[in-house]
Amino acid sequence: MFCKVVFDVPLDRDFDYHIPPELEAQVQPGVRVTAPFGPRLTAGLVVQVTPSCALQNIQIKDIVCVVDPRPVFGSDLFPLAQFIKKTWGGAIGQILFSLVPPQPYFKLQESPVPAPFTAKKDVSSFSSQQKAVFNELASAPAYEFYPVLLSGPAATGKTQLCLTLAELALQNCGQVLITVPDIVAAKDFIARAQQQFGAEYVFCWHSKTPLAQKKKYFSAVANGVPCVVIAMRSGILLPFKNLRLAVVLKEEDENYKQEENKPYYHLRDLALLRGQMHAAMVVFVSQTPSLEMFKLVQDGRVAHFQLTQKRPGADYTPQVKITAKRGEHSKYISDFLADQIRQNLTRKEPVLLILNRRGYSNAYYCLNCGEYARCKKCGAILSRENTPETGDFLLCKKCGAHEPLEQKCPKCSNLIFKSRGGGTQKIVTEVQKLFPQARILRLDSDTLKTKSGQGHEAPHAIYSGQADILIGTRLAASAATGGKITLFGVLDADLELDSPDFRASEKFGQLLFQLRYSAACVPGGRLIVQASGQDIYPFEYLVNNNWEEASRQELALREAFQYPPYVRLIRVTLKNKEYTELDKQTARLKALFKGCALEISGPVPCGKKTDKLKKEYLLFKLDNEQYFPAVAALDRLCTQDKKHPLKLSADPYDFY
DNA sequence: AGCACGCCGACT
DNA sequence: GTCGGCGTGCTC
Repeated sequence: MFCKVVFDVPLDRDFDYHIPPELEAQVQPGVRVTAPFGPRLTAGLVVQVTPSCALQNIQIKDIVCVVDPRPVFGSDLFPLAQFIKKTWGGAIGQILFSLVPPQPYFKLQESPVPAPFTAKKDVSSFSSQQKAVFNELASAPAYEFYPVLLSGPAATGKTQLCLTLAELALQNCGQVLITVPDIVAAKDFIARAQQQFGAEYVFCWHSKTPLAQKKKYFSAVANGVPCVVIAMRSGILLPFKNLRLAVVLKEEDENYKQEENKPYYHLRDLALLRGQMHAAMVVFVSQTPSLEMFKLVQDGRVAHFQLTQKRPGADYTPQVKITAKRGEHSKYISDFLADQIRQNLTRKEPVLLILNRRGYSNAYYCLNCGEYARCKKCGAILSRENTPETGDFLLCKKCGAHEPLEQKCPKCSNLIFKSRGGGTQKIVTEVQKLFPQARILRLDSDTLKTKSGQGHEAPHAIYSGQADILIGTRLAASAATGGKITLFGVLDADLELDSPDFRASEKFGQLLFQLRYSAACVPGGRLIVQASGQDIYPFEYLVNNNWEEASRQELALREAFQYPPYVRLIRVTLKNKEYTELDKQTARLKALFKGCALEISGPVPCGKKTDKLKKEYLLFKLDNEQYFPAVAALDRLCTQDKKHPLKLSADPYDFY
């Protein structure tokens, strides 16, 4: 007997081996084996057993030993891997090894079966609306794929509803997966889950889970032990045997797209796929659902339930106000906002100020009137770049156009432009000047990074009254919800709308609505949004508190300008030492795929200018029919054309 | 990805 | 003379 084996290498193919007669009984698809691969012994995964082998001229080697007595993953292993491959690309071996333990010494263990779980099913604190939705979902037929969007503002009991659904699934000896977008959300949620279910049923799965724990949890999940897995996005790759319920908290969070390490995938698509394969219920939870999710609801592929009735004591109507960006005494704080901050300081109520800067720290703007230098082709804000060869120039990160640094302001013809360094530190200094007596705390990715070890001090400080004003980037918004903050200020609401990221205005809207919802949970809550271009974002929806309407308008724009979810995108990044060579490569690739895409834009230079290898990317815009063949063809180029390495990013979420 | 093989430069 | 740099090529 022979078998086909894949390895954890970026080679998109399998290799044939001979099975020694004494191992024949143990070898089957899905088990790991040890086999000689090149000059060494390596862990491989059997994908197929065949009675004969067609290979000639090659000496076929023997399998050395079989690692697993039975497959480590269920029967959905290969369909799941195939789906990942066809949707986001990647070598099949690497994809499969992201689903099974890569180390051969990581073996399945026996798992103790916990005592049957008895649900408390305590719905006494539920609102009437919550009860109605709960009853509807709880009475859905078991063993039927049922994808659901559960939306509604903060304090409407979405999470509690899901936890009670999880109790039911657990009581029926089912497995539950609850995903959270990041480590902060995980920490908050784990205690809550343990309290709800008892620690013995709760498995926490994330990158920092110790290996011994991982072995235990992985085995238990594969053995079908009833449990509630609290996980970050990778939890969707666990070998569930009897998944009854998957809950995706904060569905719209961009952390759910894996882009750094292979394999690339998006949790949303995989949750739907696994729900389908397990005939399970999948609940996406969000205050501000993504447009992708809205489209699924519109197309009738996901049922939609809304919660609007708020917990008593958290049902206020916040004041929402749009103001100018600068005031009489400050370049960054409007008079109205300054006045509101002053009020909060005297009342000893904390303030959160959000600086909505992202990527455009090097935008170029007119010193006279504040107008930004824009691309003549597509209107996006240009960013100031520098290379040793060309010196300073302006680059459009959206379409890749170059412009000279000498720009005349289109509005006032002033010649003096200045690049804007956007940093929270600058705002901190400014605010400190305005309010010398205030205790100010900075919270951005820099300060978060250093504090990530022992958790987040800043929100804690503000709850315990150690700080009056918290200043941060959008990260601070999620880190500081649920506190006693009564004043929320967004300092520069129009900047981000010109980002090369077509999702920027959606994300920005989500930020604004989430702040609004937080403001609605406290008496006297206010949200003040500073913007210079008040007509750019549909602020009226924010004022009228209608995320659905804002989404509908944004969806219409996506459709009109041909962006996801109406078309699909693939970004292909190429590398070379020389830009001249690089341009030749991109041109060749463009020509090769001409007619296979709706549009191919670029090349756009990217990466750090100090890097030895220069990088450029092309952006493919494709319809649904073009998408899968394009992924397959580009994927093939990735593994075959070693001379010209390229990186494929299908359905990208990060734009630089 | 690993790992070997191989072909040039600057050291004990 | 050899140690070691990393380009190239292969893995059943």
